[in-house]
Amino acid sequence: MKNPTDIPDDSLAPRATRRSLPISLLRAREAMMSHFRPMLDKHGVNEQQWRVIRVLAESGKLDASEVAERTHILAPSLTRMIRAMTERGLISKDRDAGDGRRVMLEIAPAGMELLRRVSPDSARIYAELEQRFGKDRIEELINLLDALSQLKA
Amino acid sequence: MKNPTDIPDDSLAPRATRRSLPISLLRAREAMMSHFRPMLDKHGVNEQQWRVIRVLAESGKLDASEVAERTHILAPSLTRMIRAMTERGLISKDRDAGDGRRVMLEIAPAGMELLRRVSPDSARIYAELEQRFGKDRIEELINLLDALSQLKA
DNA sequence: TCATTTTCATTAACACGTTAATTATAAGAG
DNA sequence: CTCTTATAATTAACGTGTTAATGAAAATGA
Repeated sequence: MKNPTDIPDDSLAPRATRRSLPISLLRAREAMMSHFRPMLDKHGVNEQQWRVIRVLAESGKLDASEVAERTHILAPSLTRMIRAMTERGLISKDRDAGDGRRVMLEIAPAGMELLRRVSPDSARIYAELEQRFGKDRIEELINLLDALSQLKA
Repeated sequence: MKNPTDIPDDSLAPRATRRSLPISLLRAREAMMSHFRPMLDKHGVNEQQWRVIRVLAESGKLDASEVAERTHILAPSLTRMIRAMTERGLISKDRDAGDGRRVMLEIAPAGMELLRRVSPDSARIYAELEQRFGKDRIEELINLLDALSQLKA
């Protein structure tokens, strides 16, 4: 019979990194993006810019705070991205008439064109992942993730 | 009865951002870290440094590539972190005797001390999350995430 | 052995993440 | 109507993420 003292004292050892939720989330996100990133790169956008394009395509004109919230991009990052994306003609920016603090963003012609080019590739990759992983398991996973997100501090 | 033409043409609209797996993963990770980040900040480390400390505490001396892989930190980031962390005495660095290319990393006294200080707080936060979300659901979630990670490109 | 290729780490360059400070405008209190 | 407070966006500063290029050492192979 095994002597209990043979068990190493791991009172100072944090949870094994292999079974840690934050790390599993990080790893899963990396794995997901490894599918999409090369395609986005081919089209000359990064992940964050693609999120901005999608949100504006989905909801029309929005103020910067709303875009930041929906894309999960922090305001300082978004400010930098707005500069780059307006210069490329992907989005347009103008101040809100009613509230001078607000910056309104809208998808611009080059952004629409990008959307048309990227969407089919994106949909194809997502569909393949759905097919390989199972649509039901993805649904289940998203449900768990969204429930977890409710627990934010 | 609803006319089918009332349904807007969304052939160009990517999956709603609310039901996109990459975004759900991002949001869930943000939510998780919102619990840990203030605590880590209080102890003067960031999330990435804490991962390095944990991996070295868990596995002893490792070469930089191994640490990069286990912490999911890219080599260039790790190089920068090694400089900062050795200066703070959190880790030690020396070249491998057998292979002159390899850099061996090991937890140092200040790193052990940090581990002792942070671990209880970390464990407490994790336990609270387990209690609120359910240990079984966390297990289920980690299983799904790890299965998803297998599908990397 | 020597040239080639491969591997590990670093550097470089640029973008985003993060927090704090700042500016400009709006909203609210008196 | 002013003073104060709150909000939106920007700027600043620094660290990490990411890719490409470079340097150094080891492995390969003619």
